[in-house]
Amino acid sequence: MKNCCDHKLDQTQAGEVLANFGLNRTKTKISILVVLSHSKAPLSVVEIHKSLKNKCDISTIFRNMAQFKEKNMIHEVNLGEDFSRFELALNDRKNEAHHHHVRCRECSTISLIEKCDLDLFEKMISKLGFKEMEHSLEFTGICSKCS
Amino acid sequence: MKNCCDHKLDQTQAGEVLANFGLNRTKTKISILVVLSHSKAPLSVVEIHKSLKNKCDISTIFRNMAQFKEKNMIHEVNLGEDFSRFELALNDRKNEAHHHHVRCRECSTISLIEKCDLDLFEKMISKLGFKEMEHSLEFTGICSKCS
DNA sequence: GTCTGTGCAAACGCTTTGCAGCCCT
DNA sequence: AGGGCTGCAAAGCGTTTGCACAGAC
Repeated sequence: MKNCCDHKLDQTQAGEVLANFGLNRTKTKISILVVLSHSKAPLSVVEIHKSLKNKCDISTIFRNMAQFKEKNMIHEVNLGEDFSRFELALNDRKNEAHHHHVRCRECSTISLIEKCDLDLFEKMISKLGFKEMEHSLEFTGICSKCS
Repeated sequence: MKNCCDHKLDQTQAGEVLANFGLNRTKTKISILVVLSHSKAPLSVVEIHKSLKNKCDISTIFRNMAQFKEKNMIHEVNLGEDFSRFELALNDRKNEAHHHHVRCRECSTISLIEKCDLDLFEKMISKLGFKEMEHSLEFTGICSKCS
């Protein structure tokens, strides 16, 4: 199962990504990108903070996530927990990145699902060994009043 | 577009529902059920609290929502906001209740979508006048390790 | 009368913000 | 040099919890 980014970035590559998106190459931003690019599943801010061994303040991570999101470098993912998760979205231009997740309600293990078709979903998920499945399909958009 | 419950409950009916699910007929529980049954869209705890004009403490509402959820009387809905919404799920047995939502990212207006099929979804949503659609389809379940 | 439900107040976890100093360009 | 970035501390918000009292059965 592929990583959402496909590339495990090293520090130099992370710096180039930042430059491409018009952001400064700070230590914290580089470290966050490296951590995200090595994760197979979306990470919470707390998880990123732990990965960085308290080398930076958690509020800085929140601020950087806001900047990354603004630049569409990451996706914010909500998996029914009481916090957000984030994953890199660097492949969005190629339209290769659209996917969804399965999370275990017991242990919170998260698996990726690459195909976006309901029939395929059901087959793939049962292959993954998940039971007692529940799903939520929610939309946001700009309504006629607001556009 | 139908209400998720179909029945607007009065106080007596709400009391009967509570009895059916083995819960006490307290003023607060009855009021919450009446408010939820009259709403076309899922409500947050804060919205319910406002509807009740501070006649009860907000922590009591949280506690009651937990009980209702335990009894599967309500669904907790996450629409990408930083709080949960709740809707009645009294028709679940008839399997008539499965549906999803569209929320406007500007004004938070929420519309219901009754059919659960991705092709139908796209047609229905464009008919509703929504633009710049984004969707999330997320699954939870019990993974092979945990079951 | 017993058990459950409630209001109040405090605490919790995640997230945001103000400020002073530091680092990137 | 100048503006963005950071750590720290405090506050914000939604939510949970402890306690003493009131209400349901």
